Amino acid sequence: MFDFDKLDKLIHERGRLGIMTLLATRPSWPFQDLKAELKMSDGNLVTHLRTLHEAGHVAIIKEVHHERPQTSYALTMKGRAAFTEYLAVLESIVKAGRLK
Amino acid sequence: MFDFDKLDKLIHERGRLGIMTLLATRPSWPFQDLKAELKMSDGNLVTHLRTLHEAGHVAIIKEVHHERPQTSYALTMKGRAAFTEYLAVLESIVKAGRLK
DNA sequence: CATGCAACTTTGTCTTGCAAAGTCATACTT
DNA sequence: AAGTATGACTTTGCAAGACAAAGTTGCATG
Repeated sequence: MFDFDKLDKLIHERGRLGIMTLLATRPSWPFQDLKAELKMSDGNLVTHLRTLHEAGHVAIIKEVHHERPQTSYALTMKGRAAFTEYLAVLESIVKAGRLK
Repeated sequence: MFDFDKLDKLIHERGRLGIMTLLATRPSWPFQDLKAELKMSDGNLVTHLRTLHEAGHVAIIKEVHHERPQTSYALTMKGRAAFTEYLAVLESIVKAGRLK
């Protein structure tokens, strides 16, 4: 009836789902902005980002702004595709929950 | 921007999200049907159901059918309310993912 | 009485989230 | 030059939780 297997565990975890959702709304996000938005410890955030990066879902962009290092993150094509597929499952869940 | 805190962890876990979604689609579900649909071990399934029951989200209905015990499960009012709220967050995530 | 099935409990393992503290590099300050 | 601050990251340790497998109980039928 539902393909719960398709609910990619990598994305489904709350913290990473937050990251992926934010990344989907803008071309890229600086580390500090993600941290502020998600209210995670930096260690935790870095770890989740590394996990997503290692899965090929997130690109890491290292720059220097105002004489300070600034690391930003962005969805890769693969990441966007995976997230889109994940959203499709969410959507079917929402629909199922709405009926009746 | 998003209220990821509102993503009730109790419901968000994949197995329990599966249970809640199925329960939302019918008045009640026999244990065996849930097990078949979700492909969980019975121990695992019972545990998740107990967790949801203890949270007041799921009612347990014990009957006897064809001379055999049959336990069914149903959403409580509280469970339905919690699930509805959870779905609202999902919906906002889906929307956010769709734009751009 | 043995077998079978539903439902449940127990046990043990293994993963994983998460925070706190530590590291490192660079850049300001005095 | 020494000290302090900041961004980004790593390490460590713990606690929670998922999950499976096996054991338990109750009932019903051959």
